[in-house]
Amino acid sequence: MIKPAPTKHIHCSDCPIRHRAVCSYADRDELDRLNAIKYYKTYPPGSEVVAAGEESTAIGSVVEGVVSLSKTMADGRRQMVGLMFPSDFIGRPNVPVAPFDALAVTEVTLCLFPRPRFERLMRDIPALERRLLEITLDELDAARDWMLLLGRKTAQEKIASFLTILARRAAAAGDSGGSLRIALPITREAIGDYLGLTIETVSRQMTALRKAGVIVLEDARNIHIPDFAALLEAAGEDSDGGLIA
Amino acid sequence: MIKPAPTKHIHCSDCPIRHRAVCSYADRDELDRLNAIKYYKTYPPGSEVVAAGEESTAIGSVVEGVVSLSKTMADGRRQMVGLMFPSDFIGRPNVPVAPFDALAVTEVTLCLFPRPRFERLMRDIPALERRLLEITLDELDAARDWMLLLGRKTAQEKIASFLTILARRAAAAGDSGGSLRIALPITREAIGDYLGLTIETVSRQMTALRKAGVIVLEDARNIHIPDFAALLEAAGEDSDGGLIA
DNA sequence: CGACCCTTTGAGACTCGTCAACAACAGTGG
DNA sequence: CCACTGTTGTTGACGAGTCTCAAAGGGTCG
Repeated sequence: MIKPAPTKHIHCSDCPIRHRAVCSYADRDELDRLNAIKYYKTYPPGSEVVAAGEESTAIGSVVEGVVSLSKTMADGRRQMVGLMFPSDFIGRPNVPVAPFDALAVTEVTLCLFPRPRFERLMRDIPALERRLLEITLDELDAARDWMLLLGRKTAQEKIASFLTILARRAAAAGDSGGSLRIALPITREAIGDYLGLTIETVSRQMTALRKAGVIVLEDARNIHIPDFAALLEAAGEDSDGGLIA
Repeated sequence: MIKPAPTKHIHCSDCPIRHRAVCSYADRDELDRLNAIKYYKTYPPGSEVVAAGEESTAIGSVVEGVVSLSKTMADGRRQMVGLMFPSDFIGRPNVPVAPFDALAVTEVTLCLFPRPRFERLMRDIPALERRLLEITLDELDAARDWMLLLGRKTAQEKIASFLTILARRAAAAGDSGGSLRIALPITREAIGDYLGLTIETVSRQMTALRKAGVIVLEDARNIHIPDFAALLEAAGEDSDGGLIA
């Protein structure tokens, strides 16, 4: 199901994330300057993109696939702190060391820029800085929703909320109607790390939602949602916002 | 203990947060332009700074005091999603509606800018955008640490982690030495909302830490820390980072 | 002094994590 | 073709940790 990675010779103007990524406010000239220093790189599923505490020499955007960011405690407890989809930006300008691990969840293609060159371009091109600020603020908003989930929601609400996020994403990507099919991009373990739960609890609450009729499991990785409103209800969220809110 | 609020006629160049806030990269001319549109406003403890879902007409920095940002679910469960100290920035440019409540925890002084004017200045002054990006990235990093805390730490580790944050802040503010005194800026209820705990659990774990000798309660709002390393240990954090890490 | 708020402490219930066994499936090699 | 092995997901039994409900202590302010 994973499409072949784009070659490294696509010009930025033909890039699938051209109008959403950090470059989206750049004009034609600026885009050419970015194009001159960018390169694509692909990672197989499960491989490490950045390791916590190590210097990374390049930063850039997710073009295809999903990347997880997670923190690990000394005794092995892990918490995912970010889940990056296409057009999200990985790496922090002017700070070469990341405080978390970044792992390729699926096969991943990144559009990378050598760090020092990108930092210099950022100084020259306010459009870059402006868009990166927006992206970062969006991420901060998402992180705050996530904090509510981690701190106050029950295991079942966590699962339902997680499915809601995926359903919205799937809906935005073209699927539609009150009835949806979701392909889970990640394993039960990763879902547990995302939600602050163990794999057993994830599994149990999925079957609980199944028995309640909120979801239908076609197999372990594919889920059918007959009634999105019921899922929202189970997530403990205000039901006013529709599928695309 | 709360100092009198500064008058609204202080010039930016004399502002206590001049070199840390969103304005800190502004040169003399730019600072004058900011100074021309800024105004100070003070809020009594417990008062509302911004309500979730309402349009706010001004955005700006915390000058003195502490502001909490929190989200509330339909059934009343609450989770704090941000705790803003002096030089932190409240409000999002180009997005007039906040997705959370902002409350004054102590008496608070804000340095506010009318939203449309500030947005126009941001376009003109890249130094503003640059600094706001840094501030936002710092907040995102803090939010991610917080997510690890909420998702994976035990109640006792949560309390200890919370105290280390305050201790670091106190140390940075001038106190020093291996032994520290912390004044808790917030009630047990607010601590519970911060950490995803009930007030009872907060209280119990505080006494547990006291009995373990990690902290000494002078009274309910003032805590003495004889050994910072022991506190870090209790927080489940790597002990390499010193008091100011 | 009384009223109120915040905090502490106790007892019991419930959620979720831990440990363990098992099923389904893919890949490997005989 | 069939064990053999490793990986992933499901289910069960049990216990620890945290929440809920309840009551009592200590401060502050009228």
